Amino acid sequence: MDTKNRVTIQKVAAVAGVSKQTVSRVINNHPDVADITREQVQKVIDELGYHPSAVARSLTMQRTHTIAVVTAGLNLAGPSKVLHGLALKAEEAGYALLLKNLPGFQVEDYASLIRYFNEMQVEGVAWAVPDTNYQRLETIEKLAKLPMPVVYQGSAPIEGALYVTVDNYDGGCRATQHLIDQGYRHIAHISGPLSFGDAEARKTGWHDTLEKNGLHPVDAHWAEGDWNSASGAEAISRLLNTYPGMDAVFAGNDQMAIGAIEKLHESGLRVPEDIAFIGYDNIAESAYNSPPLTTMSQDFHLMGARTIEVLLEAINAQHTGKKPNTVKPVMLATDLIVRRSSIRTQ
Amino acid sequence: MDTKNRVTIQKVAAVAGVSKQTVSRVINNHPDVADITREQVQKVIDELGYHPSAVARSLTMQRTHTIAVVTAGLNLAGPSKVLHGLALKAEEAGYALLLKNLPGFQVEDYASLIRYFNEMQVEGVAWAVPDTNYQRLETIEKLAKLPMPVVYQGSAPIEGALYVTVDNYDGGCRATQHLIDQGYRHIAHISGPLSFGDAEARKTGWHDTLEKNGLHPVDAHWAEGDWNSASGAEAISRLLNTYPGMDAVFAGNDQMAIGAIEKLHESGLRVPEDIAFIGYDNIAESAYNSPPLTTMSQDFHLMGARTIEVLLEAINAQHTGKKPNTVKPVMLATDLIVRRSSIRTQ
DNA sequence: CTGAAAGCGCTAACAC
DNA sequence: GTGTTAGCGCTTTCAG
Repeated sequence: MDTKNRVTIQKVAAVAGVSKQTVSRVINNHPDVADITREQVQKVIDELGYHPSAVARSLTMQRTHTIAVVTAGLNLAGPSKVLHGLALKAEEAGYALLLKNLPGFQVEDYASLIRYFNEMQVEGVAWAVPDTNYQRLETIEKLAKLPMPVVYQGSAPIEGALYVTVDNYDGGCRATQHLIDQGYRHIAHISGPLSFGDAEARKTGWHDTLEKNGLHPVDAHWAEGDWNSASGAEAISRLLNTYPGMDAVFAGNDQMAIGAIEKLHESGLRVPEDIAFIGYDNIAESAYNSPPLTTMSQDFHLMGARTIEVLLEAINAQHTGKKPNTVKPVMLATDLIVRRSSIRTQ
Repeated sequence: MDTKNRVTIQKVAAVAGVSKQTVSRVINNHPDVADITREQVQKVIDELGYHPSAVARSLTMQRTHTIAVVTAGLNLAGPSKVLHGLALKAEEAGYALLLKNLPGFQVEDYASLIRYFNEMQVEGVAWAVPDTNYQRLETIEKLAKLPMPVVYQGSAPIEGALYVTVDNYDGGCRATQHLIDQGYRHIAHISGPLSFGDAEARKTGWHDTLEKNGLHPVDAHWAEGDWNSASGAEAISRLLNTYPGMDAVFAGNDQMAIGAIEKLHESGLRVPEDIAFIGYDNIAESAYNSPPLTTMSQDFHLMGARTIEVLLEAINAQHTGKKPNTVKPVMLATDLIVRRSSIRTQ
């Protein structure tokens, strides 16, 4: 109701008949307060419903205990799960999270972001924007001048920056190898938008693994999607024309795999009997697809949590004056989850 | 790098040879500054890389331009889409978003939340926690003493509170009616956890609509799931025993529908030929299920955006001293999306 | 153990 | 047009 009449430390002091320092000592649990005084002050605090102002405190201490997290595409499964992990970990560490969700994946205005971080005096930045159009390097360059540490989540490892990422190239290799191990020899790929670093790395993994096994992929063997199921359906239609001999498909994510499989069913083709499938991400629905979808699993939640951990290390290093190079970046692995869609039936 | 040596308004003033008041006027675009002075000051600001401190400004102005958003289950599609809408709208309005993601759906500690809102001096609270165990009323009661407005997103309309919600009862009714209109007469229901207000309302819609049409649902005709695909599969297995005559199923969300359908396929049953299906939510995958899933669509993004709009109205009303009862709650509708899974095939 | 003074970085209100 | 004074709510010296 009454925003105007905020109860201040001064008011509490006056009512309790002590100085505001004493009140300050009570709310900060300082030892040097007589038990009786502490009790009395606490009573007044409760009665008046006093809450110390984080704003005033931040001004005095020059510490906000706040982290900015920059995201994009929260409507997608991956980014929102990462945020979930980020938020829980930040909470646990007693840091407040300032959320900045970009309207698109492309960063339009670095200047305004930089202004924002500086004005809000956040103590660190968690950059959880999927890397598109190789803008990651540009981002790092632009954000290098920030006075607070930045941790980059996702995409490729980056020289000289702090990151928490997952090995997409390795994931692409192992997904492809799995199909080869099952005996497939005509393996197509439906990639995500190649403007995404993730999509590009997975595709390169597919390409290199085929080459390594003496199978020679050509352009007719892959098609580009946009991560959504609809684009998977379109991509498989194109591949049926350009690569009629294919016996297996590695899709850049589960959604596209699911869309493609449904399309094949409509065309009277069976999975995995006619064409086998492996997806990527292990979304909840993939286990209940028809047929259940083999996929590469990555732990988004953990990625978020680790990102905060690394950021906190960097923040602490900065505030204690330690050399920041003790903080190490993190590279997580993916898990192969084998389900029916990739099993060789013969 | 140098957190210690923040450039302050005083430093800018000194370098530019003016008073800090003049600098303040420049950064706030006050008219009463000579053009030459303005230019000079601006030049110093750019050179020194000065950024005004939002913290100091908040303390002086007693305005933080910050909104707290409380969420739970960001790993799920619904809540994260709502957050996406919330974040974009808040950004647009120039408000910072402080994210508080609860570790579970059950609110354990109101006191700490209340303390948080008060200490951070947020100007409003967007409560985007799915309503479980009818705790919504308790929440409203607990948060009633907050000095800032609160808008409740989701679940049922609430007397005397500001909310932005969607009519789940109506959605449940229309989903069921659609199956009846298609000619089905033995309609089962797989509900979400009944501790969720949403799940309960949809189930009641199913129940009442059957009654209205002279069909009499009994306990053997429904099963409870937990929103996940796995629970949908389990639920349909139970229903096959308790309600062998069923010819259609209304599932409380798409995930459970997808899980149940896959289970039926494994059992050699066909959808919709043997058992028809309608889901709820219209998740992206539902259009690419086998068969494509009929569902009730709700616009999570819009819900988030509207929540911020209502909250901003309330905040403005409070700060301009207007009577807050000019702010009206919002009730959104759902859309029926008809796909193959519910089409009567004779 | 407790209090008084100074200051964090900024803006509002008034002088000049 | 521009500068001065006071104060937002808190913590950090330093006295006592």
